[in-house]
Amino acid sequence: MDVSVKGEYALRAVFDLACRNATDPTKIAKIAERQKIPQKFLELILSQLKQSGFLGSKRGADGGYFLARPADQITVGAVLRVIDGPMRLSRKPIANESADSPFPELWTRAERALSSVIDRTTFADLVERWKQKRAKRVVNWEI
Amino acid sequence: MDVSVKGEYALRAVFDLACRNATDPTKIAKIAERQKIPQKFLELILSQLKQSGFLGSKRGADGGYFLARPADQITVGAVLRVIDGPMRLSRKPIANESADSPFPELWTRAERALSSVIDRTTFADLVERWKQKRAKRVVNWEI
DNA sequence: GCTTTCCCTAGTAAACTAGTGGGGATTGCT
DNA sequence: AGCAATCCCCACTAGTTTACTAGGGAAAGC
Repeated sequence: MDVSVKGEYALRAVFDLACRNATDPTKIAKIAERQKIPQKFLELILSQLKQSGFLGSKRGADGGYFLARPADQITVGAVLRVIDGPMRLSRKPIANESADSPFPELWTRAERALSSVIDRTTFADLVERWKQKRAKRVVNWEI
Repeated sequence: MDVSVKGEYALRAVFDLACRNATDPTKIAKIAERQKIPQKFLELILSQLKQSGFLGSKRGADGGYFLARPADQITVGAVLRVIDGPMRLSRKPIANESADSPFPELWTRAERALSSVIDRTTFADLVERWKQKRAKRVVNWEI
């Protein structure tokens, strides 16, 4: 019940692109190197993120990947869902199974709680928080 | 990232025992039949729940399983954790991997949100809510 | 002593995870 | 036009996990 390695790679990759908000594309190899992700595996993931509309790409020399929309319009939850599948606590009910149990309601409450964090956090938020954290550390050094 | 079938079986089994708050033990076969769980698989699960201190058992004819402590002292989260393993969003960090990333903080926030639902819901709560729901339905019928 | 129950170990088919490999299609540069 | 760099696509696989099943052994009660 934790996020898969693949899911974490996807998040790190999008975060990497969100950090340098450059308009020119970043190469797979560069992302793989910086984030320490097996390159061939990353190819697969980035392709999937493109199919899902999060990323755009350009090929040929000087090609690469880039965010398809601004970082404040991509949430952690959305990325995680396309890579790891819908993350629900309940499992999909088997056909004609009378769900006369107290659990469905509990699951929706739990999912809402989870969603309130991961679907409200965008990559713009992550970048900003990360920068503030770094700034704070520098201040501490200066004292 | 959803709860396993095994986990759901475990919850249903404990709920079954919590419903009839009898002091005398309930047989595996009965629980399996009522909850539609493969009996041999359920045996495994109940044994695990006993090792973890949630259930007690008695053997021989007229044996069976029962709650080891009152239903308001068993939470959904606790049961789920011993069956499905710790449910965290973060994966255990690999050795000497500098975690200079914005994700750990996000994960702790998400886990706290999830925990606030599943670790605060006891089986006594579930039974009570379920009974109220049934009562409400009866009222609707009467109108 | 016999049956009824829980208890314990082991095995297993199917699915999933975390990759790897090999080649093709585009683009930009010279 | 030719060439190299890059993305694109399809298939394959070792290892692990999931959801069970099989077969017996041990204790409690009559």
